[in-house]
Amino acid sequence: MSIILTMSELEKFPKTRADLVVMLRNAGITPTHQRIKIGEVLFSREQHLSAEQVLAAVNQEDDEVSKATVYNTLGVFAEHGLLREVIVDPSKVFYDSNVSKHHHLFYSDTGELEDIADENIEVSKLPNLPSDLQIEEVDVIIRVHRN
Amino acid sequence: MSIILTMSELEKFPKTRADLVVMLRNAGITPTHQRIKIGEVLFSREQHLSAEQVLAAVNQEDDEVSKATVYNTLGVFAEHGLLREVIVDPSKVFYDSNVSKHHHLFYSDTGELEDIADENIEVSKLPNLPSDLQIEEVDVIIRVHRN
DNA sequence: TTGGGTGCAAACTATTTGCATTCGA
DNA sequence: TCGAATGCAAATAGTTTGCACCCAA
Repeated sequence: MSIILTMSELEKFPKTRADLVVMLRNAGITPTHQRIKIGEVLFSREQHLSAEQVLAAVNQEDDEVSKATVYNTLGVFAEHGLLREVIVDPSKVFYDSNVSKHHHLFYSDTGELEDIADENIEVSKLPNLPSDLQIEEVDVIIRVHRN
Repeated sequence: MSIILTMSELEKFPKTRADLVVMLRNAGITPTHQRIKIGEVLFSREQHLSAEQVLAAVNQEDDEVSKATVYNTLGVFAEHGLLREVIVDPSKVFYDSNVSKHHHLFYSDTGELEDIADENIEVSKLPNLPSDLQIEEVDVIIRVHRN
């Protein structure tokens, strides 16, 4: 019973720049130079990055994208369902390029974040909620530290 | 099956200033004027407050406690087990005066936070984790919005 | 007197805002 | 051309840090 996700999870990531442009257009996002650059970093594989990490990766060669644009673009991607915001670290938001249903393992000593496949967690009982409430998401976060 | 906590949960809260002083001493915290003031706000009942809300409540009459001291004191109380930090809102940390095991309902439209009694949520399956990992906490957060 | 503990002004850092610029129709 | 969308410098807000002060031994 591994907590590692299967390879099939990865198959939705764009393989070429053209794929990425299509992905953005399909999500209703105008594919600008900056957004493509940010998308290339994020959608290369299943990962959790903070805005700061995205900024560093995007400007590795030369300064191409400002800090504000990174923040705004991450927000736009998340609103359109391409990224999932993960709120586990009190000091920053993580953006998860895996948007399928799953949960999280958070190492509170190192700040690392890892996915837990949905089938490895089962929430078998939920409270009855007033009918005017819509459930957006049920997040399970296992907070751990190494001995 | 109500999501409201029972009255017995409330019985641990200090009723007088002297009770509060004892509570702080028992936790190994020197009871200073500022800490007592902050404790009176927090431990009056089961609630979730942000640092900003505590600051406002504490300084309602006149300025008695600085912002930094509120932050630091909340950190000290949490470290000593008198408060629980709740990480659900990307913009701020909530401090929960209910430290018994329970989960949370978060209204993402209004930013309100509500407790869910432990018996109303059941996590029946967890992944096998490497034996060098210690579980600190398993948080379940139900994110909802009103229709 | 002295040293750890305490409180807070100032510094820091993550994030948001307002507006000049750009782009597509 | 023109309105909407975009990108970013500057502002903001939440939090942390470093140091002066205080108090018990």
